[in-house]
Amino acid sequence: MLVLRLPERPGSRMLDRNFVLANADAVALNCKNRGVDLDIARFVEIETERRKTDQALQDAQRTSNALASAKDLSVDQKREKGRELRELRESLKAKLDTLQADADALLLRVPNMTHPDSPVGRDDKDNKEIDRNAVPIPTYAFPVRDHVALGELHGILDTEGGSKVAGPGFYFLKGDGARLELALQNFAVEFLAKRGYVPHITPDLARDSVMQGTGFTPRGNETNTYRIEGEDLSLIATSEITLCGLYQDTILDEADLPIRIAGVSHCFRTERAAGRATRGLYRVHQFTKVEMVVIATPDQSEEIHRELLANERAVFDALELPYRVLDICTGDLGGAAYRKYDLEAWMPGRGNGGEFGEVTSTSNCTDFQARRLNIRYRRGPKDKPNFVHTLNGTGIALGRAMVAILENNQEADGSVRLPKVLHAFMGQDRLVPRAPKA
RNA sequence: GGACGGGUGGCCGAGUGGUUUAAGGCAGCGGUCUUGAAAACCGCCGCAGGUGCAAGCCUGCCGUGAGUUCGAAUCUCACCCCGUCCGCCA
Repeated sequence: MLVLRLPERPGSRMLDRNFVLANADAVALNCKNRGVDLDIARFVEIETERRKTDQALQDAQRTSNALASAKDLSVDQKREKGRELRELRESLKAKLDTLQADADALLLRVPNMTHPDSPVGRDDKDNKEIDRNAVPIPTYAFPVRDHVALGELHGILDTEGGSKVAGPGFYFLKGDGARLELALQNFAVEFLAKRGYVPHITPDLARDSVMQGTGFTPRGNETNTYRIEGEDLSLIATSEITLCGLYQDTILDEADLPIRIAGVSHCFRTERAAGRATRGLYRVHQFTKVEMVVIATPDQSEEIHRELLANERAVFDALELPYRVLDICTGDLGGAAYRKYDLEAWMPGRGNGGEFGEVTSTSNCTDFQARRLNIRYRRGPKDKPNFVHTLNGTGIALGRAMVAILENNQEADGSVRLPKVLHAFMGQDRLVPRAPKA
């Protein structure tokens, strides 16, 4: 999930406070492995005091309730004792609020627990390559063009035009470029629909409350989302926001799980690194993405996570693109993921002589997001609701997929072979550069 | 943008200051009856936190947040959301 690379608002997601209290040592170790500097002992201290205060407040409430409903006392008698009790309740409530806020401030920064097999490491350099597909990394007997050069040659990508009307980080896709994006989108939606993922075209904007609930905050100094001025709306960074928002505060039947969704939306991100990385389609402010979102039971989530990875691989296998699979290390997991795999496709135009570049990401967030979103499920009519597990994975991020297709399949004259699965959608098997102007 | 109306448990829906510890209905669960099923009847039937081995008990929750009061679903203020009609519009 690309989004977890963004700085997260502390508080967007959380662990259960009782779990942290009962497993303070394990939680502290997990924080250390994930590179999160947190004083768990301090949390335990505050939380313990918070509980005590909560108890005292409940006692006072009980006494007040008994007084108010007492039949053998006059209103005057009630009034005197009642005022006293109200003052006690108010002071306890104030104390409780403070403790609660302090405890939450710490709790909200505690990351999810980690799969025991995830590699322990500090940053993306410690991510572990666990596999590659059978497509060989191509070699070329001619000078390699990057996708920007190819796009220009074909007249299908116009970054200057995008810059003119919306600023750097925006672009036009034209002619076969526009058709290629639509073909890829169609292919991915069909592909996932056949595998049981119900296509959803979602709003591209969401209320601030949904942004908050799903952990993508529209406010604050580290915000990475665009807000609509004068409206309670922001542009979404991924359809995960609207899709999770759709299920927020619901109790599902176990029989309906897992829910498999293929979400299609535009994605908007304000992030933008400087330099070479900003070139072309690789990192942009707006792109289109087909996202897989699954809501599952705890029993199902590990298997579903493998399924999501398998789907991502199947998409890129079908596109005949070389890629490697990374098992993301503890320090690079972000806050919500229990385990995460990335696919990096080979991009011949990247760096010097080509580099792998991230094209998909799939996370098992276990119950971490569900707790915040308040998405639960019930086994039987008499059972208590439990938090679901949420998972997500990139079906296809159109911009980056096009980078990989253009760069890997280029030929000496700048022609680009199209993967077989796109022939029917495109009505052609290759892109040929337009004739150079005289 | 204008004018009205409305937010109560999974759903529908009573309820305008103290036997409401939220009536009643539907759905659901258990039972009686029945060859079986339906119907009928009886019982159970919200969420969260705390406490207890457990049965249970306690606290909070009637869109959200403040306020008035000994006591608020009910009164006051602000905000949010939903619906209908009109205007505008692909």
